[in-house]
Amino acid sequence: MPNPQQFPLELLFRALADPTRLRLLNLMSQQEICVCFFVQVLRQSQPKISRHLAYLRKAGIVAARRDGKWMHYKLMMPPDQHAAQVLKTTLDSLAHDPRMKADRQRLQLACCGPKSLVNLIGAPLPVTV
Amino acid sequence: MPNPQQFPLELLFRALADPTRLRLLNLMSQQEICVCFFVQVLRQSQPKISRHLAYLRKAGIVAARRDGKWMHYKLMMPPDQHAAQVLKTTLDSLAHDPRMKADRQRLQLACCGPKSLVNLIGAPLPVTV
DNA sequence: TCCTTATATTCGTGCAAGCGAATATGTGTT
DNA sequence: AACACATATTCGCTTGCACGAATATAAGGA
Repeated sequence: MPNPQQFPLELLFRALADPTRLRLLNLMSQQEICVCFFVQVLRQSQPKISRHLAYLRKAGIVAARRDGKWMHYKLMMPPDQHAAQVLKTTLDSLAHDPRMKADRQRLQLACCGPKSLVNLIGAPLPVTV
Repeated sequence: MPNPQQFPLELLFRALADPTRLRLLNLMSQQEICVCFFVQVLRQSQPKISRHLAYLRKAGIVAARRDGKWMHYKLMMPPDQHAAQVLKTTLDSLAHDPRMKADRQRLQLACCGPKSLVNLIGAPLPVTV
């Protein structure tokens, strides 16, 4: 039995059935990211971002790490083989979506552009996984 | 552009985020099936079954066909490559789920057992796709 | 036409979840 | 200790949706 079925697909689907959460996952697809970047890139209120991140955390597909004042979130592949496959396919689909591409580009500006949070307030850079 | 992105993944996920709909899809995974079998196998009320089938139909992942009094439903793979992949992975996962296996077994009894609907009321047999 | 059967839809209710606004928590700084 | 900042949580409201019950539609047969 190499495939722990502890992960009911239905829960994964509920976690993925929201546009804001898909945008968050897209930004995390390659990197562990600080909450402040999510807020800046998606241009949504901080409580809204935080609630959706909590939802993803409870669903078991992202992990949070505190670093001083900052919280970092990163993708966490579910141990269940099929759930992981669904998540991978989803990320692959997002990778081709124009809106998602734009988000990733805005992330680049937010971290590394001249007016980036990194330069303005010393926010922690995303770390490629 | 070989991959029409007309299929927003978010809608697919909403369609998959319900246990009854997953059970319906599981029964359709190999066959086109008459509504009366869904009702008998899942032991849920007929309006409930019908509503969920309508939901799946509107989501574009099943197709309905009328045959006299009977309505048949079958899976319809979305044209979008990633959506289709998600659906395939889901069905593959269901194929290994014990509860879903039990449903498929009950379907066999419902079609082909001695007290089957086929013998009792002449319900139309599922047709393997 | 009337009746039966198979399926679909509507209605009213309860619940999960999304949202903005406000507030709370946790951490670093002075 | 007092404050500032990053993030999380709570509150009140609204919306989507799942459900049972009742009803409507559609097709076939008497």
